[in-house]
Amino acid sequence: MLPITLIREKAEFVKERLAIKNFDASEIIDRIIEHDVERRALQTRLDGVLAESNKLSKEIGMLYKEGKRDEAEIAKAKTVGLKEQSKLLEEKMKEIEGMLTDELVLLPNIPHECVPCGNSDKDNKVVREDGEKPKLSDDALPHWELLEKYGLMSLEYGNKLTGSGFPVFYGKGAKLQRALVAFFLDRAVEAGYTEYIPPLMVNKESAFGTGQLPDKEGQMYHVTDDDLFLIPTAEVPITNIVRDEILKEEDLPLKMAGHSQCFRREAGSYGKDVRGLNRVHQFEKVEIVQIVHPDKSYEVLDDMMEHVASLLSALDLPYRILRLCGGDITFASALTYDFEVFSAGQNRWLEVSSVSNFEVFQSNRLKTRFKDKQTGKTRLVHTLNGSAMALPRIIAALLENNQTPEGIVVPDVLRPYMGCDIIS
RNA sequence: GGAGAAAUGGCAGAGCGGUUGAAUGCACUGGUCUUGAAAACCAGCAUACCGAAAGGUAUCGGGGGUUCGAAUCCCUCUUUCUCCGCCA
Repeated sequence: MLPITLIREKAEFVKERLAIKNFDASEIIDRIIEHDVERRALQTRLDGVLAESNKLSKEIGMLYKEGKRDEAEIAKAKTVGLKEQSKLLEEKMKEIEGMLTDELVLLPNIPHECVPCGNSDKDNKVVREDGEKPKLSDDALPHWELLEKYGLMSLEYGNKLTGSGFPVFYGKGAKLQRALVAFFLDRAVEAGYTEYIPPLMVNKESAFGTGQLPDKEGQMYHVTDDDLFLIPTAEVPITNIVRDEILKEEDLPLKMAGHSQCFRREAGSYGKDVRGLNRVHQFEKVEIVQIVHPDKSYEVLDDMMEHVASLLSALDLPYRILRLCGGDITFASALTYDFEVFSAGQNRWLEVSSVSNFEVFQSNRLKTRFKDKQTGKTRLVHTLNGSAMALPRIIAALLENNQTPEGIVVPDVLRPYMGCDIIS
């Protein structure tokens, strides 16, 4: 949610920037400004009425103390009209405030100035490509066949237990999953992140805070009896830890990491693109989150990118980094870099991480501020997060790229966690 | 699940119908003193909104109500603690 002050002061600028996201905001912004003006006028009137009635009440108190009952009764009579007025104004106020938030919530975050124009993933800009693509023999297999061949995972079990898109890992497959999670978490902790184990369900307020509600309700599993949502990413509970908090400037940056199961409904496409582990309803991910001083957030974004890049290098996976264009960047993000690994068995790039700076878009919803030491005022923090990393596609790429006639070669860094060099 | 108690500023903790946005202590910030520090003393120290400012309004777990007036009374929800039951 963009701060109302920004829209009030720089309406045209906001409209122009949102056009990069192919979002025509002119009508909404005009309405917001109208309602904002109306709201402020209303508040001035309301405050005046309340001030008068407060004054009267005090006078009545004094009169009673002095024993002037008759005068007190007269004053009491005067408050009746004021009360009616304030009730009316308060109702109007609530109504207009409701409309304002409903409108504000419709606006996406304004993209950073380096975000390229574009409509689809074709317009994303490759900013780095690193690592060597393996040369596989002609009989190389895609990961879904490798998973079956080596007895690592079953979609059929998941299908029986739950439904499609719920993979069941077992044996070395389960171990590989555990190894990757441990490896990613250890790296995050080494990089200064504090490890969290968050709840896997969140309430409405949390889902709203990070921007899943109201617009992306359909992508989350909803536990209706308790009105809770299964998290689509650990970003949601972890970032919400600082909801409604005023942090000390010296406490920034807050670096938090967490592993969780992630649940995504993602109704939609079928076929080759979603085969095997390419897209599933439940998967594991390690997420890194930072809550930072607004002047530092782009530095931190780079820092987080390098962290993710170092993980991929350590796993020896060829990857590329894309700066997402206006049409592909998410609603809440100001700047997003996607990481894709090359999956040789499918001969395609798979998205494994997404690192974003949300600037004040989330913190304005979350009401997460810090006290500026210089000015003594409260300011909104910037929030950032990134996957470090999502497991299924990493596993897909690892299996495909490291396949040999003898089995799947385990990357060096995972061997201590796996307790073996090869999956055969 | 049953019974009881509680929820106040960064923390501790008063207030239990009238000038209380809230005593007091601690913490914190600035100053005086000091060679420096400590101690002592003085001052400041919640958030949001409206307003050019002066100032005003709202907020004492959330929501609703009684009243001219609510931190204080009533209803309701939530959370925490104690006791009992059940259970990984």
